[in-house]
Amino acid sequence: MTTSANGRRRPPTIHDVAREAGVSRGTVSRFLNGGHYVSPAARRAVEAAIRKTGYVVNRHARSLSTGRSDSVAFLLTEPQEKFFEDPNFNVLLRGCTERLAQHDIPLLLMLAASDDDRRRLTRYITSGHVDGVLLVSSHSGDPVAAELRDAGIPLVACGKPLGLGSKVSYVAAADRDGAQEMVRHLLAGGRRRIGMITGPLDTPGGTDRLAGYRDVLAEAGLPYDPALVVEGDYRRTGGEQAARRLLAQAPDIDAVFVASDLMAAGVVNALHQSGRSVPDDIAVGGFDDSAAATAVTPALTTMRQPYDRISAEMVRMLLAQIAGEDTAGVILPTELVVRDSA
Amino acid sequence: MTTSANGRRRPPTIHDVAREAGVSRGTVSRFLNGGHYVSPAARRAVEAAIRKTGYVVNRHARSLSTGRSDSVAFLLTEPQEKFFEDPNFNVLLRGCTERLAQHDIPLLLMLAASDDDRRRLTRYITSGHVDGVLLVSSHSGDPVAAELRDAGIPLVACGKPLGLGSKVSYVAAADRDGAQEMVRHLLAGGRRRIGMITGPLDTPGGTDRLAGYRDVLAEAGLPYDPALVVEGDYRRTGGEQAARRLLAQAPDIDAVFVASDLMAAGVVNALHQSGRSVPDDIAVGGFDDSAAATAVTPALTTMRQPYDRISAEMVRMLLAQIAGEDTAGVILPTELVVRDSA
DNA sequence: CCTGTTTCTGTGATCGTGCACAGTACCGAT
DNA sequence: ATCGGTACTGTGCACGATCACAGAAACAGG
Repeated sequence: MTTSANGRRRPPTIHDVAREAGVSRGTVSRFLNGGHYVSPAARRAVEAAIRKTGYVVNRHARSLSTGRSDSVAFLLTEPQEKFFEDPNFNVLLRGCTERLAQHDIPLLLMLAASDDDRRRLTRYITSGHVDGVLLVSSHSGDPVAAELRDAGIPLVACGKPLGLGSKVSYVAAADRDGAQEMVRHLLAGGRRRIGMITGPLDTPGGTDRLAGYRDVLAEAGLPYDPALVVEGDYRRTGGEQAARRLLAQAPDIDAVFVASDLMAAGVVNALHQSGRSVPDDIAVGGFDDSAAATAVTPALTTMRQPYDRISAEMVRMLLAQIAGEDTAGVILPTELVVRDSA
Repeated sequence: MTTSANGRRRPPTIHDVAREAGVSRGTVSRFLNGGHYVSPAARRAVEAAIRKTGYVVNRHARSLSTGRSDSVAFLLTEPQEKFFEDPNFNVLLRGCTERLAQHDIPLLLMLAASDDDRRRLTRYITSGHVDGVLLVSSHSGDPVAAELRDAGIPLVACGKPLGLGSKVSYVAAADRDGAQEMVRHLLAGGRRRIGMITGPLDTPGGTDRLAGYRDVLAEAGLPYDPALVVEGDYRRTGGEQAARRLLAQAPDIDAVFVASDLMAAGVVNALHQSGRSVPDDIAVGGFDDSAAATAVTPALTTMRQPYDRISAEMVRMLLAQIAGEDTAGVILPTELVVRDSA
């Protein structure tokens, strides 16, 4: 085996392995793809030849031949600041990357900021350069989702898409149940005048958590007061602003349920600035159990979203779809994490 | 143009375009790759045919033919918690993704947590499935970097690799200059007993910022007191712990220079808990100007690292290397951002 | 008219796989 | 002896592009 000093050597092909092992290309190919119909002797020979030559399958050639790409896109179609400053996004991205890596499938990161991007990436995806798409798009009527679905591209969304007949597989946390549990917790702490800062109301996370809040108020026989509810944007600064608006509208609240930890961190800030103490004057309940929850003082009581399980489930479902199976929506339970803020 | 109800239609190939345009495959191929030696008439015909057929080049076929992959890996080889909780990582990742997208090059996200991962990914990369690598690895003697370099894979690292003869291209911020500027700022504010919490001392960011700190002390005629220096780990909790250790060793400090905003946020917390006020009792200077800087109260005075420029430069250099040019190291200036903490 | 240069075009050959297919060898049942 | 089935193996073609090459056409200079 000669090593030329400069330049790269031509990597070994399946043909080299076959020659080395004294079998045909077909046998090596079968060995690589499941190993059916390969005699034990041939198997050993091929294994040895692969080790000796350092053969690695050429994925481009394979893709050309099979039509598959053995790669998956992670597509983010929404305003990216929102997600990129959200620690949960990282957990999700990382979880998906690692799960896919276990199947030896690389993840292509795609960010669609502009309509131009959306067109370009949709085109890229629908041209078969990717076997499937993991979609993160809080926005409800995302045209990209519909387009990909219509093109028959395997697709799993993170969070329930609001579009009714869309029939897109998704993995989501139990937003409504989680919101209920949090508000019940606030009630159990003796709070009665409970405000809420919601997420954007065109997202399922926005509406469902609000619905859970209303559920429990009704259940407890408390009136629903629109003045106690302010819409936020999932961002920290948005949380601060929303909190100030809420305090102006309803200075007498004794608790706030905030639809995300990042906003909740901003809320705690705003409350401190207004001279209230958390949780003595006002209890704060968050949502997500993101890194922001423990970064703030007092540490947030919050609903944990199982992002590691969500990413695992997304990958599992996507691979199932790629394999030709049908998948539906999955909703995973959230968990109350009690810390200091409520 | 018939649209079959179910299943996917075979996407158009270069052959379809050629037939539609009344030219040969070769002409279409030339048109696609630069357009030299294509007559105006042929050009127009091909353009029309591409529009009509909706042709998109099959990258697998192209890669098989050319040996290029037209894709790039973004490789993170270090303990990932550290980076994933760091907002700068996001900015960098996003910047690289967007820049590459402008060149129509997808980014493959690769996370190497275990040695197994490192082997697997190195193998993947060196087998030619990727044209180049953007490497994030604060650790100095990263074996992956050396291995990729030896294999002749185009490579650009974020942050200066410490290994001396390694000859790896990199893009880094001016850590030492930045540290100097920050410490001068603290001195200008009347502080004299200035502590420092460094990054890990096996990273260039760790040692260079410490060096800058010592530079300015010497310059100002102040003694260097090892009791004022504590090594941190770039993490928030690490910042808190380091701050407590520093206060125990040197309760009389009037300022701290902290090597990252994330740690600085933890430091501010710890100082508050110990009853000191920031910046009245103790001024805090950060580094990075990450999202953490404005999330904490008081907002951090910090050195801005130009991560958008860093990512742009990394991509530019990597593409240059892929095109066969040689590239060296680039150091970009930092900028003092004065807020409330110092 | 010949020769050379430039611009343009089409024709195989080739990249490294997977897959369909034909073919062999062996086994047990008839 | 024949047949059918199963386990295994090798050959040729297809996948969709690039690229080298040969050749055509147009033009200029002698």
